[in-house]
Amino acid sequence: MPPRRVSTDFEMPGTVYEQIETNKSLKAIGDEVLQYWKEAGIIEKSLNSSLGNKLFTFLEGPPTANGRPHVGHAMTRTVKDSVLRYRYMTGHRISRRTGGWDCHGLPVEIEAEKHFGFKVKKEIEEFGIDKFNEYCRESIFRYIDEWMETDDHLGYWVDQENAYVTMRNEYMESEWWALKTMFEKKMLVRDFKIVPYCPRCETSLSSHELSQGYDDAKDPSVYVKFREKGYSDRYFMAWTTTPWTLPANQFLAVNEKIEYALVQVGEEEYYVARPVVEKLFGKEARILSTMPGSDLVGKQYEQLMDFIPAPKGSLVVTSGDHVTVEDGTGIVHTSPAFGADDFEIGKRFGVEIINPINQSGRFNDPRLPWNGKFFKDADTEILIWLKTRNKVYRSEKITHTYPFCYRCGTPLLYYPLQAWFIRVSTIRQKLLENNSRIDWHPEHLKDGRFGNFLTEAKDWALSRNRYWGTPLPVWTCPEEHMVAVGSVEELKQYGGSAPDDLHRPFIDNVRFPCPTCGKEMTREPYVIDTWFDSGSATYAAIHYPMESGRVPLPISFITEAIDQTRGWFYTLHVIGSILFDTNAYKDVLSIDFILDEQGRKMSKSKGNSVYAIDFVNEFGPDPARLFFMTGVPWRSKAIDRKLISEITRKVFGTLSNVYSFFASNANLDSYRYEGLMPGSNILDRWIISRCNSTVEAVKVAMDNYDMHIALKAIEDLIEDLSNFYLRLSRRRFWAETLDRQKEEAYSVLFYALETVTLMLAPLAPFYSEYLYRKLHPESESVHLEKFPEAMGQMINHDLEAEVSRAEAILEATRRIRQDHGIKGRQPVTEVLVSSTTEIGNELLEIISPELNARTVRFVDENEWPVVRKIALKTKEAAPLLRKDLNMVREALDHDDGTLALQFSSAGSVKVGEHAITGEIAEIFMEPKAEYAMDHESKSGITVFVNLRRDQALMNEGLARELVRRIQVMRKEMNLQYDETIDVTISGPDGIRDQLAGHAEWMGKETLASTLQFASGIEGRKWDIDGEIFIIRIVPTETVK
RNA sequence: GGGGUUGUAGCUUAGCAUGGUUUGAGCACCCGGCUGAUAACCGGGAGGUCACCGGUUCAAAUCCGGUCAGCCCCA
Repeated sequence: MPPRRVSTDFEMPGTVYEQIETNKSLKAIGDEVLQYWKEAGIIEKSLNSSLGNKLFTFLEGPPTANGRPHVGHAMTRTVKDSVLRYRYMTGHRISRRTGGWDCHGLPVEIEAEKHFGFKVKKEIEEFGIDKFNEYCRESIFRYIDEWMETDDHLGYWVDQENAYVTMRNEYMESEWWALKTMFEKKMLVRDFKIVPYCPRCETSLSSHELSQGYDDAKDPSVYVKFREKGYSDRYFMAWTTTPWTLPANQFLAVNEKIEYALVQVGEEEYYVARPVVEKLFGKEARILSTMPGSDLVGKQYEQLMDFIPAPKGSLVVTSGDHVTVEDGTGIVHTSPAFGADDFEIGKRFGVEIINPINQSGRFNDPRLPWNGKFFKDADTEILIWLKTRNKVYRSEKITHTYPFCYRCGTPLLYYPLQAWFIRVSTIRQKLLENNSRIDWHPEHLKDGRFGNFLTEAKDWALSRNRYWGTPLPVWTCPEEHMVAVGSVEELKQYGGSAPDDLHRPFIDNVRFPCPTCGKEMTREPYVIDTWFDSGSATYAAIHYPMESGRVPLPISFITEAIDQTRGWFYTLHVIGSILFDTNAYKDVLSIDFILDEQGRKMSKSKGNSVYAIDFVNEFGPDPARLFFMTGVPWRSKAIDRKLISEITRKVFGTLSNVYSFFASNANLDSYRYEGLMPGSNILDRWIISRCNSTVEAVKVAMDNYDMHIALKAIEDLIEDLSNFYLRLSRRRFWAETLDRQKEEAYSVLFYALETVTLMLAPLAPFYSEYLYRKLHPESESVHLEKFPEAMGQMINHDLEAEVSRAEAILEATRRIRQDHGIKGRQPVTEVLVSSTTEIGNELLEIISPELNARTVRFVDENEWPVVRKIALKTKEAAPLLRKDLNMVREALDHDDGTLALQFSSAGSVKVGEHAITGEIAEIFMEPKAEYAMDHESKSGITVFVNLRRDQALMNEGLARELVRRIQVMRKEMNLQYDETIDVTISGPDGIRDQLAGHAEWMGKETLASTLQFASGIEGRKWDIDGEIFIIRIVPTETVK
């Protein structure tokens, strides 16, 4: 390619388009752009403006800032940011583009307990709830600086100054309104229930908290013998994995519909379900009789462990539908204090309930030998006690899933507590109805995981016996009258005084006379589940109804990680359905986790967590972001360094180079973009079409939150722009003067770059800003610009297909060259192209330098340079022709086409006495001696290359080889584009003659003022196809 | 035990809704080529029982049933 000659004498090149360092790191670009944004106040401008008036509502799922942001947070924040940027650029006014912070809850309290070294709640109360909560309030934002820094460096543009904060009075006051509303709808009720309970945290857990804590546990599996009253050797055989509940046994449960058997084993007799006899006893047992479960109901038995006398009415066999034969014996040991079904039985019998375990999970009855022990730790001793008294038939260890506290890891127990509930189970139908209006991404969550959960929605255990949380705004009097308070104002009206801080312990001191009976009312001593806080963000973030008249529902879009399906997505949905009778959000995208490089889940215990800030700083913000956008977001993906650097190279490296090419040439010509000038050039029309069809595709994908599809489409366009459009258009930019043709080319290249940059802006905001402001120095920011609109009239699908065919021709030709050892630089005489669909001559001319042939032309199939021959299908032909096979084959091989023609038209041909038919033979085409053929099946293109090369062609090839070597040397010497050189070449005999006709062209290509041939010179040695050449170049001495 | 989801080359994956040439790419590897914008690019090679079994069909990676394995959720 010829260097440009630039006349610097009378015209200084313009430098409208700043030249860039193409190897600048993306991290450095990120830092530079971030600094610019801050200095120029771009972020505020974007947050406080809009390009149109279409409303788009958004809500941030609030993280807790007492932990460091990891790479998964970076991904969700990137997705949120890209969506919001895109919506901004497409003319949406974004409502509540703010952050949010979740402040309350057990995790915070646990941190505080650790800090102070507290083990039980009493210590907190002795220390002082006010001081304890003060510590929580301060610790909540421990890592806020790192969150902010991460957001900055990741380019997450949300307004953090106006973020909602769940611990503010205003936020909690809105929740009070909600709770009062629910109370009045009888949706918020107090009840006595068996709840999953963490004895370490001394609080109950809600179903969604519970669901996060299941894990494998190794527990005893014990078959226990309960002696039937009045018999010495007859027992009910019950099974349990919780021996610690046995001192509290009060009933045995059977299922009336199951068949039971009385079996004899050795000297003893046992009742068990008939289906488990073999499993349990093998062949040891003799069945004495069988009976339905209903026959066992009402039988009495002796207390297993008589430390605590069984209350009146206990120790009978009863029935329960929950009893199965899947595990155990079909007879279920029942202690009403420690199980929901058990509790129901106790309630049915109206008996006093034995509960020897206190709220710290320890045995708390001096009559028990293991008094003071933690419940789980007593298992072994209880077992020993039972075994020494012959009360155990068999005992083993099993591994099964057991619930643990999702925060502190303590095994949970089911425990009777008074608690406040939201009666979610009563509105399942409404929840499902509202779910039907939500668009889930991926879709299967809608009726799958989420829908199933709604179908079985449980009552929400809302109250917590804790300190750092939104206080439950219900007051009660000794007469059990209740008042739910819906605001601070209301509290005052009741006669209470509102404290400056609504948290405990201050709110606990607020008392007022009961409006019904006049006795003093005190607050129910609970705080509420912190999931209620975050689930209230739709209205509480705007201090509804105190300050805002209306809650804009549904929210247009939310996204979080997959674990929020049963967390935040669920609580938003439930609260939205109860309070506003609608779905809280319209579109929801659930994102799967990022795994470590080995594909393992990240966890604190494994120590393989990757923190967001480290990740972003290592790769630079835009490569990190595009990595998140690669592949479907709802499938987990492992961190992949190679993939990230590939993205960096392909997207940003390529774009930088295209820009660099544009800028250096445009400046030489003092070109300045003044709008697209669409001309007739076919490649121009093609790339414009590609730009516009890509805009169309990208918008569809972005509107549907398919960022990964949008990114892929943009990547393909960049590829086309660089490796097809620019590669084939380069020479147009090297014309000596700036004519109309060249201006068109510039405008098209600029337009393509601009379009790509705008489309990339929501996804890779730093680099696109960097590049856009190089293209448009007058623009403040790409992020204040409009997203490109597709111009339908510019899209030409036929043309795009035609160019694909042209590419296929190139590929086929290159294949043939390779197969026959002909380099691309070596010209050939002739390339013939046959295509079922037309390819314009214009396009053919454009690719012809790459084809590198004297002539290129289209041919019809009947002009193909082939010999048609008949080939035997050996497998079929051999049995018929037998010993004549070789004779026939030889005859067919020597066919001059006559036989083949006859075969094609008549369907068979006679060779000797054999009829050769389609059964045993077929036509095949063999290129004529000089030609090679390649067929590209997808596009239906066939290419022939004439392989014959005469001396003239060889000479031309040699000239090109030498030019190429000289260009390499120029580059290595870092010569200016317009610097002339003197060239001396030494080579084999006759070289001067061989190159005689090419010297002028060589000189022009390499900007050589002289080209000489000599032998024995000093210079760079080259081996071209086995021949040794020595080339020396020196810059021409300029004459002053 | 129940529900969801995934299984395609060494790795990452497209195609699957609506069945139709020989399952298509990228990375890595090897060989070759092109290149005065390129950190690129192009051609070729090697690498696939489309997890397995069965069914529907003229035809199945695709539809149906079952099995196995991974992951997630629930009990």
